[in-house]
Amino acid sequence: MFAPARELNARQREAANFPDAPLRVIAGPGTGKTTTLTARVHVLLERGVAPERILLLTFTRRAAREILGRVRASRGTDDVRRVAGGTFHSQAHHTLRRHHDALGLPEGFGVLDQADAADLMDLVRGELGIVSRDKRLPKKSTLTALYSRVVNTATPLAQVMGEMTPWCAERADEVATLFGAFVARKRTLGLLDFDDLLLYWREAAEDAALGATLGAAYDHILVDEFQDVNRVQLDVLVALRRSDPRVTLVGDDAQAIYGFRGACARYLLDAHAHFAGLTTITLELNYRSSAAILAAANALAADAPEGFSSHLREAVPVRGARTPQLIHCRDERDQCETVTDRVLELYEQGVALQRQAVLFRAAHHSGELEIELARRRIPFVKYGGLRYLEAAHVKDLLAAFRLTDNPRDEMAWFRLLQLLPGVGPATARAAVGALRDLDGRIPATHDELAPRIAALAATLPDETRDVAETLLAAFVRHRHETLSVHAERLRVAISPLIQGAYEDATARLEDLGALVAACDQATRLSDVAAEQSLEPPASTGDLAGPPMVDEDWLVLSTVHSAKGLEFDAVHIIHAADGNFPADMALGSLEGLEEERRLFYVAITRARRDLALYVPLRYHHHRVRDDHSWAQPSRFLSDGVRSTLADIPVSAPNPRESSPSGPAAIDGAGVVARRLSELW
DNA sequence: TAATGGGGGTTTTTT
DNA sequence: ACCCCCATTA
Repeated sequence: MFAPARELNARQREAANFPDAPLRVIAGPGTGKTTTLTARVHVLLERGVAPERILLLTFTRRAAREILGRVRASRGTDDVRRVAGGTFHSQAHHTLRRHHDALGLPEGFGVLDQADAADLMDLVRGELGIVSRDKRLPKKSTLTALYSRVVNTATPLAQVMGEMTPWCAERADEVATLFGAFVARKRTLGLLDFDDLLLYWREAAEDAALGATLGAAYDHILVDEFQDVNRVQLDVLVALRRSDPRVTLVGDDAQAIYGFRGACARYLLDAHAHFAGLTTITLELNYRSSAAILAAANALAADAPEGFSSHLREAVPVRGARTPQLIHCRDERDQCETVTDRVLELYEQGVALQRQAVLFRAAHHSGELEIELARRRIPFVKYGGLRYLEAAHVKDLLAAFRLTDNPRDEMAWFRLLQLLPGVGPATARAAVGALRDLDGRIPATHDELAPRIAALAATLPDETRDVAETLLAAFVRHRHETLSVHAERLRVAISPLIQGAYEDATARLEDLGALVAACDQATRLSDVAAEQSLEPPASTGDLAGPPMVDEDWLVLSTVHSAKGLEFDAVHIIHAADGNFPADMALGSLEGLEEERRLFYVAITRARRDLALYVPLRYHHHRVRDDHSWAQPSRFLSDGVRSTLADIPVSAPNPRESSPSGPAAIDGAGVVARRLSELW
């Protein structure tokens, strides 16, 4: 019998043992969602379902690993490893690799991550000569976001532009042309972006013959975080279950926070429309948070106009809990110092740093705090935000991996060629032009490619030719060579380029070693590249591996990245209107409600201690001494505030005023005077 | 043609 | 503060 850490309650047990029929579990935060899902997988295996005939779709690979790890811990056998699972995108990737022929995809197709897709969008825009006039076009990342939204929500472009980019909505025709060219180019180059993975998977799943095969591969499909699926993902799931009712959907409409990606909680709430005969089980007993924290969460939920499905009740009293605190700070600087002080205070009371998290709405909100933590030598890891920003070198090697399987990948060529000294966009373009044969296509096989590569090398500056030729030669896989050896050869070939192109080359070269090691189990280098894009290092500094395994570190995270996690103590910073809720989201009612759910997710991460920090004012960095007053977050309504203890601004502490940096500009005396003028 | 600097407009969250 | 575009310089 399955033995979780804690016995299942009646509802959880009912869900875990539910028969082979469509099941929906609405599970509020901390109600044992993962435990229940784990137990259900275990029960299915006990019933004799073969592990490889169970598909477990989770939002992150981490969640899949956690569930399978827990099943394995109780079963003690390794066959659990054969349970299929991962994110929708990674599952799509596997399916497309296996069935690329039927879908008309090249065998070694490449996968573009978001930044790659934006670069390709920019390239195509340049070629089309769509330039900025007085009504400027959105920047490349916004253009790809527009494209993604149109694709994932099946909404007309003009409407999406009206909502997202109203200043240039009248240029929708040009943007439509651009998107058409973008799609065509991806096809020519043998490249798929993240959206394409889902779109092709849907094509496959909805195909009469292929779809039947794909669906028949699984006895049971279980989906976690169902409130965050979008239309395309829903279609895939419906298609895979068109003749088989065995599906389990787990989710919580109160935690729907991916609307910007086309997700819609209605797909969870209206699931009976897509899965006939659906039974619903609701979990409300919360095993995570103290009653005081649940009171704050429920007060926030009560403010939601449409309400949340879940009302949380404390299942077991949490010992040593404190009333959640609303901490007013003078400014960002004060907020940094206060958070750090309180983190250390809790640490001294026995709450390890790893059991504490600082959460924020936007990745850049932690910038000042990161400096303060570094100054006080407090170790931390940060989750969320643009992780590849400082990992350009990783993408360089991945580009080389992609090229070995797909020489038509012009994006990869451009990227690598521009690493050569003296080679910029124009030279790179000419070099790629030299690769094309008479039909204007880049040959797809290495035999045909060899003479073209020689032509390419001839276009490059003399002093780079040696390095370039070594690199180009490394693309060809030697006979009897293992994948790892080939990957290592590519790493060696690319190393001088990395050294020439980046300041801190030594650390970067070490990262690449770890990447080569990841090729051990793979069957293709393009697979490794795709999987790295789909599951990038979760935190800054993750690439080099955990540098200090037995040490303790504080967790800094965006709320989005903290989803599914829990901490003894949670510090939510920048709980000021405009930051949380983000002013970008205030344009629409749905936007505001999503921010409210995000706030709810943040609060419900906490077990014992919760603190919300509100800076009273923000300095403008443009003009010295200029600042504006901040309003506390509108989510701190009277109802919510009645569940919180108000902590007023503390007296300025001269000990803490640092000798240099922004704080010195604004001495404690000035703050005190301005503050007293307030009242 | 690559690299650099100034001016102006946008600024979020992730697979 | 960042990114994008354009103009200038080497």
